[in-house]
Amino acid sequence: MAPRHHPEAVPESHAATRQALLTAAADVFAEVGFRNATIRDICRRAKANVAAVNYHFGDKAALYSEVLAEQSRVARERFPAALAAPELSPDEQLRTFIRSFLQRVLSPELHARHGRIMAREMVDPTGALDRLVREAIRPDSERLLEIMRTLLGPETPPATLRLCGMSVVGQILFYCHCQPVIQRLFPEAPADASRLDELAEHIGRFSLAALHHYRTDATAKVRANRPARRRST
Amino acid sequence: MAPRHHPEAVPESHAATRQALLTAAADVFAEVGFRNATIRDICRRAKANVAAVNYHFGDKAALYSEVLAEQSRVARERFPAALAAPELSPDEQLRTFIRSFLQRVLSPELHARHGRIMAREMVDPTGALDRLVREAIRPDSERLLEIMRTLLGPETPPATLRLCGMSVVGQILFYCHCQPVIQRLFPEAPADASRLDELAEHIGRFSLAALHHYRTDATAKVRANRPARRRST
DNA sequence: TGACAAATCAAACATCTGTTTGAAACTGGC
DNA sequence: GCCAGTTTCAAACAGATGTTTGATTTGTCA
Repeated sequence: MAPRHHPEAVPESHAATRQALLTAAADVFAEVGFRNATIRDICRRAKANVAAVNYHFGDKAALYSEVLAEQSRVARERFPAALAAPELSPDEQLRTFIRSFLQRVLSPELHARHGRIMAREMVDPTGALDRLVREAIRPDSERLLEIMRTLLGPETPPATLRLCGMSVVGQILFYCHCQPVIQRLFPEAPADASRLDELAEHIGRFSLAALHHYRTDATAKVRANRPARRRST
Repeated sequence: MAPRHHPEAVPESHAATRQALLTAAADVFAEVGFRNATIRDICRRAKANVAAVNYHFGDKAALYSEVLAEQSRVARERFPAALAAPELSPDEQLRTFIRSFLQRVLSPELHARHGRIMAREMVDPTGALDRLVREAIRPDSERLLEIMRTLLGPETPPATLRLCGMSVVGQILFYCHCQPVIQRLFPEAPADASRLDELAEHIGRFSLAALHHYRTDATAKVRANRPARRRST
């Protein structure tokens, strides 16, 4: 059943077909999603037998889970989300975050696999979403909220930070989630994936303008309403 | 095969089960998507025989197509996208557009069916997307671009109008496409569908602040480049 | 009522799916 | 060269799915 290696006799055809399965599966899952991907298709592309997936990974879900984890890891390694960079201005930190995020989900260098798989996972979650949120999405979320706090001021209510963060992320993910519609609406426009810098520039400008407004608004309101204020929800 | 009625003898059980199938199918398609919906499940909920779908609609795809068209029609009837309303200020027109759009895709009154089905259709298009774009999405897109033009000025390049429009729509659809992640990230926050007004208010404020910035930016740039120039509202 | 077409139904069909199985091929160490 | 353990393979299995079929019921009109 499950392969058990001798401590010192590990044939490498094992690792080879295992890797072939992983990359073939990443392509297939990105193209058609977990439920509509067939093990037969994956194995055909990996030039492996139908039984290979079950032999190497146990079952289809486990294979998917590994693919998801690897894609996420690769995307984050290739485009790190600008971990706390105190030397940058808050504005520049947000711009960096936006650029990295866009690249992760749209970069043709990764065949946009990560973004496509994530989009499917959000619209139609499998059991793998919980782990993904825990290990990958939440850290990014915390990072973004932190940037928001430096931009909007430490007194900003968490609900406002969340709303603004979602406004930023929503703009980014739109290009990932709605590509079929965008292509049909504006067929004459160049593909979004080839204009990542342009998109990042726009989203950064748009968001920072809005946030600067929010800041003045919020501080004005706080000053007017209450002497001191801390946390709600 | 296809039912052919006598010109004047239309049994109404026909229309009844047809309607039952349509509403049951809308629920199922919204819950699990086209490909993962089973005819047996739909028929069970509609208290009809397995063969009913093929008898009344031809096949599963045709049923789906009709469901999609009806959901779209209902959502648009119930929450019209504020057709050109010259008595409103441009700002107010945008706010109205945002509110309608949010209600269409998230309103619990419609069980959020429309939004869920649309989200699936975008991430994993079936043959029905082309018609949907042609008949439903493109008109809304034109309407939004028009609002953008009045907000940013008639000289604004189309690419800028598009980018800003997508920034607005992206913010809205985020709550529709990423709900599973939002719930996991902020389980303590109330469900988005119960805060439609709050969301609309935020997105409107955020977007208008950004757009006002874009406008001054653009006019400043144009003023610098060109000799004569008028109006910017 | 009786006949006729529309509508429903249970059952079967053909196909595709993930998974299992038991044998064959391969590998490295003796 | 042989053997134990690992890996591959073709074939089969069990279940689900969309669709078809042929009989049966239902409703309507003459």
